[in-house]
Amino acid sequence: MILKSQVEWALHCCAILSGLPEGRYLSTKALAELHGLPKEYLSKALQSLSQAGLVDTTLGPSGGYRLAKSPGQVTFLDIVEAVEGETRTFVCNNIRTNNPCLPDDYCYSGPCAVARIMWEADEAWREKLRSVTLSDLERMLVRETPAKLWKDTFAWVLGRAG
Amino acid sequence: MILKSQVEWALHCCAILSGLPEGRYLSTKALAELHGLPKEYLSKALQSLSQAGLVDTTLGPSGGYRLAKSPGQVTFLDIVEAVEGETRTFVCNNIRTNNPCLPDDYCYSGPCAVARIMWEADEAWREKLRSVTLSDLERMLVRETPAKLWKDTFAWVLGRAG
DNA sequence: ATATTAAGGATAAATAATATCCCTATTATA
DNA sequence: TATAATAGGGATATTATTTATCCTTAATAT
Ligand code: SF4
Ligand code: SF4
Repeated sequence: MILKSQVEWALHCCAILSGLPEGRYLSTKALAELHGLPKEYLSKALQSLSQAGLVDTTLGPSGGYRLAKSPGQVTFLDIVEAVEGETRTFVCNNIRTNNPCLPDDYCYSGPCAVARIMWEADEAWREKLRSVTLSDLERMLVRETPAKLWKDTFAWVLGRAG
Repeated sequence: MILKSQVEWALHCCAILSGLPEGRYLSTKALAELHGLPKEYLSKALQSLSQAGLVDTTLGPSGGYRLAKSPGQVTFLDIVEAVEGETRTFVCNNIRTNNPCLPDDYCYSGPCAVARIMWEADEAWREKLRSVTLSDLERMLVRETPAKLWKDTFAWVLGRAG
């Protein structure tokens, strides 16, 4: 059970978009080059972000993506669910209904304890992701990235931002 | 990102094994019939439990599986990891190393903030699963299952246990 | 006009999950 | 002692999902 690599891509792209000055856009092409990713496929991840309303887009030369909200209002969960979907990791195939001792007329109401416990674990995972925003991430990245590299990277980005 | 259905199977099988009297074994065949599952494939899940040391097995007619520990000592996490593996849901493809601004001689030390946050969420998930044991599950199932069905099921099970 | 962009449909390739088949060694029991 | 039932495990097939590419369309800055 492994998340799509698009989740990692989307998180890194959002981290870059967070640092973009007001009103500027960054294209798929630039984001793909910066991260060494296949442009067309990265595009699908960015489209997911767009459909989820996390980014704004504009067309034409100098077009691309920018955050639709302030970094403090976008959580990891928003991004992960936009790309990965909102399905729970534990899906219930109702195998208890195959029990040969089950009366024909009996009908279970609601999920059993197994499902409820697994879903609580999923919720703990989501709760953690909900508690971290892009501005938290930016703060951490600034602290752990060498100052020169951070500066060079955003100079590179601004050179390509529309 | 969805767990293998074998996880659900293993949890339900362990719930049944929890209720088995001391020293009795239950075969793959019986567990497969009880849950309406493909016997050969369920067998793989049970082998995973066996390799993880969660169940004991014995061969021959009247052979099968029993818990290797008391129900209070087996957690959901033990079972989930036995079947699903211990890999984290977020895997790191080190895409930051593709940054064109990165000096050739630079070498990142340790995972970045993105990875650490995602792994903390994974850990919250595991922590929840670690906090629930098979005896907790049994208590919940007894409470929510009609008494007659529970009794009939274990009568059926004991009729097939070696 | 032209070049560049996001969006999205179609499709292919690679990987992982699901499932079946078959053989071996072990063991209870008839 | 012979027989039937069992777990373990290797090989392989089937199906679903993930990853990736290609191409068309409509919008837009220059
Ligand atoms: S987890 Fe519970 S609800 Fe889901 S199939 Fe198993 S028994 Fe039914
Ligand atoms: S998550 Fe962090 S450590 Fe993992 S690849 Fe992306 S940048 Fe590197």
